[in-house]
Amino acid sequence: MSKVNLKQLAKELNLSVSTVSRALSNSHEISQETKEKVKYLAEKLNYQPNPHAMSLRSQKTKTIAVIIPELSNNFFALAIDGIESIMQTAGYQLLIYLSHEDQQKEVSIVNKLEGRVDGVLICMATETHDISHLRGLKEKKIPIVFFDRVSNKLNTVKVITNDIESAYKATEHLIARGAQRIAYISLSLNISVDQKRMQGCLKALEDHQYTGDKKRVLSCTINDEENYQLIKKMLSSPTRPDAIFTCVERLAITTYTVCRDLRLSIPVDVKVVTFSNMPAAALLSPPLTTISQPAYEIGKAAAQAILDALNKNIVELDDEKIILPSILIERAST
Amino acid sequence: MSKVNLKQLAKELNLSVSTVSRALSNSHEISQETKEKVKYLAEKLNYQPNPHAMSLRSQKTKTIAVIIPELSNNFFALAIDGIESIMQTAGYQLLIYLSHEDQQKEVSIVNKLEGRVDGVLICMATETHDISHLRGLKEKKIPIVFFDRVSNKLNTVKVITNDIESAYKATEHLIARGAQRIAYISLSLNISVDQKRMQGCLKALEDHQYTGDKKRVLSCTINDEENYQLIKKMLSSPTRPDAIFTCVERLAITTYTVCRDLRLSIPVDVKVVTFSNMPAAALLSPPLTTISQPAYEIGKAAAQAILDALNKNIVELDDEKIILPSILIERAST
DNA sequence: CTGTTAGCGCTTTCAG
DNA sequence: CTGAAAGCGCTAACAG
Repeated sequence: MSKVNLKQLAKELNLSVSTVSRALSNSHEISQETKEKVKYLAEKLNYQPNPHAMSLRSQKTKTIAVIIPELSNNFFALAIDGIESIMQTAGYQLLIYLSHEDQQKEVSIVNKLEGRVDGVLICMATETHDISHLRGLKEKKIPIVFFDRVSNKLNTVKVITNDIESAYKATEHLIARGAQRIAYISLSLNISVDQKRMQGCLKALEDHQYTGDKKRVLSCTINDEENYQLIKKMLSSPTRPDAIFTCVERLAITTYTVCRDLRLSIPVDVKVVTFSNMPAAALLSPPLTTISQPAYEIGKAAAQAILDALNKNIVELDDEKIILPSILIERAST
Repeated sequence: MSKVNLKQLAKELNLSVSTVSRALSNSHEISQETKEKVKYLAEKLNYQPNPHAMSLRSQKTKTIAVIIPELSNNFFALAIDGIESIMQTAGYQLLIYLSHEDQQKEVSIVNKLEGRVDGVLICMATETHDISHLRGLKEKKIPIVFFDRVSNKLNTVKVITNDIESAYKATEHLIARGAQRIAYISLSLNISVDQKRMQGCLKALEDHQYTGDKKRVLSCTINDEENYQLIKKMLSSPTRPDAIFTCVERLAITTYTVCRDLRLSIPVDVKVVTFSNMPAAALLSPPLTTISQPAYEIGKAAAQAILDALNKNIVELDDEKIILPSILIERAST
């Protein structure tokens, strides 16, 4: 059973190709009778329109690109779940690209997108400074929506969480638990969310008169091994912090590992709080207080935004921030 | 800067479209000089061939479909990472589809694939019994490779792990730890991996004379709430098992939750072992002994298999099993 | 209401 | 070595 196309349907029905095409797209200038005959046969022969021919003709691909730094992080997995739930309903395909936190890769991915997708959802790579590749997309009239990690250099829809506030609250949580010296561990201050989280954290510290060595920032990288050493060094010092706020889950896990290796107990010696969407966070030893982002909803919101743009045929999206709240989940230690 | 195509290049160079096309595809019947001129201009104008036109013409899409049940499970995230690493290099795009463990959805996804992709990588949904949709793909000459969850009803390449052996060893691990009554918790015996894991577990029990109420099987579903009740009921009984082998991570987490709610301690009252690829498993309270699958390598192997088929233009893949070993990770309880 | 025709951007015979 | 022309499957302008 080779692929059935319009021509074959037309021959079978003694109609022209265009009539069949119109009948299937429910054109009002086709008789009810013909429509039914055509649709019946199409159904019977399991006719599936050739997506490439359609794209070539209509310049619409019914495909969306999703560009993320990595996949083995529950935040992104959940976000894609959310995106998929919207796109599946709308009949769009999802092309997934991983930048592996590499600007070079991100650029080459983006440059191959034209003609392939109708819109782009992106969470920028840590490394990305220059955004001219994204500007290029806008010039090519491909709508683009940022989520989580955004750039203010480009005016478009951005779906984010209330990171400053959440970080502020989480820091107050550490203070309330009696922390004396608090350290914020950053992944890369090139990331918008990292900046905001740090901002919220430091603001809380200042408001509570945590200054000097009561307030500290450790800059980590995307290299886990290096981070381990950095954190170990900090926690080996006699004036080590007794509370740590990590920007991302991965750094929290590294921190846990360091504490275990140094035989420091959590949360007695060190209190830890982090942004995280790990499914098993509740089972951690001891339970980790987390700021949980609504990843699924973020994905849905971003998908909906791009869909709206496509439906209304708006190529140039307004600069708009959709802010969804994160939730602080405190877990009593056993 | 609107999209530049062959026609424009040809005009600019005073050549015909076909010459330009041939020059770019390095045809041997084009002079070196012309080739260079063409390539230079193409580079300069950042010419990107229209993928849909190419697909329409050549019937090759340079795109692979990946169909998985869900994404928020580290196994699949890692597998896709592996697939992507191979496909990125080979210049293939990845179309991701989620079946949400629903046969209906899987079928409708598969039916829309013809003409859209060159090959399919699939991990079947729990629910899927009937595989005629996959047979259909084979008839349409689209190569298909199974990974993790496979069907023996279709002859093709299958990338799996040594589940029977791993489960056997993990069960012996429980026995060595002094377990008296061991229960295997299954997700769905319709899944190939579940069957094998159970088989390995039960074989070990038999070999060690665990019979009668020393050996038990609990059948769970994809509904977490329901599973919670089923496990709770089992663990509330006076003759409750003191060791549990769960088929998948999610059931292990549910088991942990039940134990916490019933105030049973792990691993004193109940020993737990599971297949899992959770990144933070080492930090669980208490540490969980896991059988870790080489998810990334599975993805790579599956991707490589489909790529080989496409390169050699083999449409009908031989029935072949690629078996990668899982690793039992024992963790001392603190 | 239906058919004819052109063309989306590309590759690939077939002719020079 | 290069060009002209056909056609992949589809939609849409134009013509009846």
